[in-house]
Amino acid sequence: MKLTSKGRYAVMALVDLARFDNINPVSLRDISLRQGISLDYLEQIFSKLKKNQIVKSIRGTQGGYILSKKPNEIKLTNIFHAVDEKVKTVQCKKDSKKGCNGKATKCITHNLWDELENHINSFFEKKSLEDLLKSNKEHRY
Amino acid sequence: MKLTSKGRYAVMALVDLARFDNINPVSLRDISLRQGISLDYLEQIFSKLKKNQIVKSIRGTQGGYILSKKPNEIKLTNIFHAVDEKVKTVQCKKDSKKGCNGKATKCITHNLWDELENHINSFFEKKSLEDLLKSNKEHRY
DNA sequence: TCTATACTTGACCATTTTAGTCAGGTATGT
DNA sequence: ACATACCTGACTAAAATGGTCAAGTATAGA
Ligand code: FES
Ligand code: FES
Repeated sequence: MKLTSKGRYAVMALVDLARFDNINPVSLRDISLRQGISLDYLEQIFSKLKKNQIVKSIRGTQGGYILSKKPNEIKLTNIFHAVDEKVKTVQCKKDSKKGCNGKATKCITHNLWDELENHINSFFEKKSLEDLLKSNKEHRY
Repeated sequence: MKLTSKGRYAVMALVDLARFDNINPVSLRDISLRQGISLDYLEQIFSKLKKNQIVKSIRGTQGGYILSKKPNEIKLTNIFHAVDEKVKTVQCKKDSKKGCNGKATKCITHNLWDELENHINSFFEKKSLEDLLKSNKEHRY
C-alpha cells in the first residue's frame, strides 16, 4: 500500500477548498499559499481530481475550483482513487487463482493482506470530507 | 506508511518457520525454496529479526533459525517494527507542536492521519503469528 | 480590446527507496 | 577436514517520489 504526499496533499487541499467553496471558486494559488504546497504540484493533483469528477474548474480571472459534489458525498476512497493512491496490500491479482509467487496456489499470507486491505478500506469508505470539516471546526487553524 | 516486500517476506518466512520449528531449526535455504524468496535477501531480513529477539540462530550443519518466543507472543507489530516497516501516516513529529509544513500549528489533516495510524496499528497489534498459523491450517498449501 | 489571472498539458529531472545481488567471511556438527 | 548454514557489508539497476519548468488556453474586468 502507499500513502504518499500526493494523497496527503489531495486531502489537505480539498479540505481547504471545501471551507471557502461556498462563497467563490478557490484558486490553487490560494491553497498553495495557505497550505504550503507547491503550486505546480497542486496543478497535477487537481487535474486528476477533475478527471474523476471530484472538482470542477472555472477558468479566467476570479476563477478557481469548486467541489462538484456535496462534502458528505466525497469519501476518502474517492479522493485516493482519483490520485492513484491505491490501498492494495495483496501482491497478487485478486481474481486470479495464482499466488504472488507465481505458484498455483495463493501464498500463505494472502488472507492476512486481504483482511488488512478490508480493514483499511473500511476506514476510508466511512470518512467523508464533511467529517473532516467538522472535526476541524472544533480546533482553530 | 509503507508495506513493501521486506515486511511481506518477513511475515511469510516467519509463518513458514513457525510451522516446522517444533522439530528442528529451519534453514533459510529451505524457506527460500518453499516460499520462493531470494536467499540473500532472506539473510538481510533475518539479521534484523534476530537483533529484535524474534528469532534465534543456530550455526553449523543442521543449523537454522528458531522462534525465540511462542507464536502467540509474536505480534505483527513486532515483526514490522523489526524490519523497519513503520506504520507512520502522520508526516510531522508527533511530540512536537509544529506541523508537517513547518508552521506553528498542526496541519488540517493531522487528526485524520493520526486516527488512521491507530486504526491500522490496532490491526497489527491484535494479530499474532499463532492466528496466522490457525487460519492457515484450514486451507492446505 | 488589452491584460492579468488562473486553469491546462506535457516534458523533464534530482533524489530516494526498493529489491535485490555479490563477495567474502565465521561457526559447527559429523 | 569439509560441508552446511549463519553472518556482514558493499554494491547496484530499476522504479517511485516529489517535485520543477515551459508553453500554452480561456475568461473576467478595466
Ligand atoms: S498476496 Fe495473494 S498470493 Fe501472495
Ligand atoms: S501530519 Fe501532523 S501536522 Fe501535518
